Amino acid sequence: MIDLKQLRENPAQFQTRLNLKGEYNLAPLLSLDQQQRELEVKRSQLQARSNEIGKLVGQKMKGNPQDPEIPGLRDEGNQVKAQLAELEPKERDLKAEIETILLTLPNLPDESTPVGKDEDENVEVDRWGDEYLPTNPNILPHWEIGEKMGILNFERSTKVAQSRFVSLIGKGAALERALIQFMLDRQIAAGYVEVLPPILINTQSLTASGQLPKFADESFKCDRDDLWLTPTAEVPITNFYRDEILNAEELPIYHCAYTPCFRREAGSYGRDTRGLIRLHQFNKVELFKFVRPETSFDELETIRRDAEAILQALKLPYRVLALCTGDLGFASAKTYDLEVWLPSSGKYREISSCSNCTDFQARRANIRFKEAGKKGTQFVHTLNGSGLAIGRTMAAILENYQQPDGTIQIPEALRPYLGRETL
RNA sequence: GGAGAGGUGGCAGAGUGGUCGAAUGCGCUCGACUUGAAAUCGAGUGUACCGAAAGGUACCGAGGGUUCGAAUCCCUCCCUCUCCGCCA
Repeated sequence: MIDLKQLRENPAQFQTRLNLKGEYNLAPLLSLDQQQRELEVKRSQLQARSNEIGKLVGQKMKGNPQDPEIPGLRDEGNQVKAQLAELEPKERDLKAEIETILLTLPNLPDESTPVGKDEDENVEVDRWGDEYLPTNPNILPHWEIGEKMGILNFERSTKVAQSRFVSLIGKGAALERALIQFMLDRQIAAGYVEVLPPILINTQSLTASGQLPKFADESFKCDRDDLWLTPTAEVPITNFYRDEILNAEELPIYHCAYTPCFRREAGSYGRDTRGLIRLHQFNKVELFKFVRPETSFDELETIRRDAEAILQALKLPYRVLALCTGDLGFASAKTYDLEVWLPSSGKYREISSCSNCTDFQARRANIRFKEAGKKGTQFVHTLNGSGLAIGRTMAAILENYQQPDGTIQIPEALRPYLGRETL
C-alpha cells in the first residue's frame, strides 16, 4: 500500500512513478481523501462536545439528580448525536472507498529499476556458467526423458486431479526431496531460519501481501472456510508478523521456508502446457527478509546472491535480469529474476524472482519496528526471493545433465543427498 | 459436531453505566541512595489520526444497538480454553 500522506504531499511525483508501471489515475483518490479529512475534523469536534456533555451530566447527576440544567444538556446531547449519525456513515463510506482504491494501487518502482513497458525491456545484468552449457546435441525435453525413465507421470496425475499436475515416482520423488533438503540446508547455513508454515491461509493474509484483491483469479479457494491455498510461502511468512511492532534489535529477520505452492494459472492456457514449468502445484524453497528501511536495497543484493549460490552449487548456467518498470510485480519496487538455461526451450527460463517490496507489504500487513528510546514506529521493509523453484530446478537438471546414453548425471553437490551419481 | 468458560495495556490482573486510556503488581527506562550490586525510594513507560502548539479524537476480540454518557447492558460474528463426541 502506498503512503497516503506522502501521496497527498507529492501527487505529481507519485503519478509519474506509477505511470511507469501502468495506467493509474490518482485524482479521484485525492479528492476522496480531502473530503474524508474535512468530515473527520467536523466529526471529532462533535464528538468532543458529546464527551463534554456526557461528563457534565454525570457531574450534575452526582450532585443533584434534579438539577434543572440536566434536561437541556440531554437535549443537546441528542442533537449532537443526530448530527453524528449523519456524518459517521458518510465518513465510513469515504474511508472504505479510499481503502478500496489504495489496495489496487501497486508499489512504486524504485529509481534504480530500469524504465520499460514489458518483459522485452528487462535488462540482463549478469550471466554465469557458460562453461557448463550442455554439449550433448540430442537432449530430450525433461518431460520426455522423465516419462521414459518412469520418474514423472502427467497422464495419471490428470486423472487424479487435472491437467497441469504431476506425480513424481521413485528416483524422481527422491530427487525432488533431495533438492528441497539441499536448498534448505544451504540457506539455513547462510543464516535463514526455517519456517514450515500453514499452507491454507485466510483472505486477510493474501490481502496483506498484495495477492488480493487484484489476483483473486490466480488463487485456489476453499469457499466454505475463507481459506485459500498458498500461492507462495511469501504470503504466510509475511503474515507471520502481521500487526506486530518488532524491536529494532530483532532486525534483520531472515526466514526460509519450503512449501508447496498452488496457482490457477488463469490466462496462461496455451503456455508451457508440457512438463514441469507451469503447474497448478509445485514445490518451492522461499527466502524472506524483514529489514530496516535503509538497508533494503543492499539486502536485495544479498538475497539475490543467496539464490544464485544454489544455481552455482548445482552448476546450472543462468542469467540475471533486472526487471523493467512495466514488468515489475504488483508489490515490488525492484526485482531481479534469475533465469536458468533450459535446452528444451532453447532459452533461459525464470527459476527465481527476488524482490524488494520496500514498505508496501509492511503497510498492508501493519508490520512495524520501534527503536529503543525513539518516539513512534516505522514500517519494516520486506524482501522475498525463490531459493529456488524445485520443479524448474528438476527440469533444468534433467536436461542440462542429460548424457548421450540417456542417463542423468547428478550434480556433485546433490550426490550426498541422493546417495547416487546418476539417475 | 455438542456442552460450558473466557477474550482488558509487554505480561499478570482489577474494573458490571458517569471525570476510565483504564487500579494494582511484574517487567522495562531514567534518577537517588551504594565502592559496586541487590534491596529500597522517586519519576516515567501503548498505538494511530487531526493540530505549528496547546490540545482534541479513536481504540478494553470485531461489528451493530440502547443511553446525555458503554470496558461495563443487549444483539450478531470471530477467536481461545476445558469436557464430551468423531477422526488422521
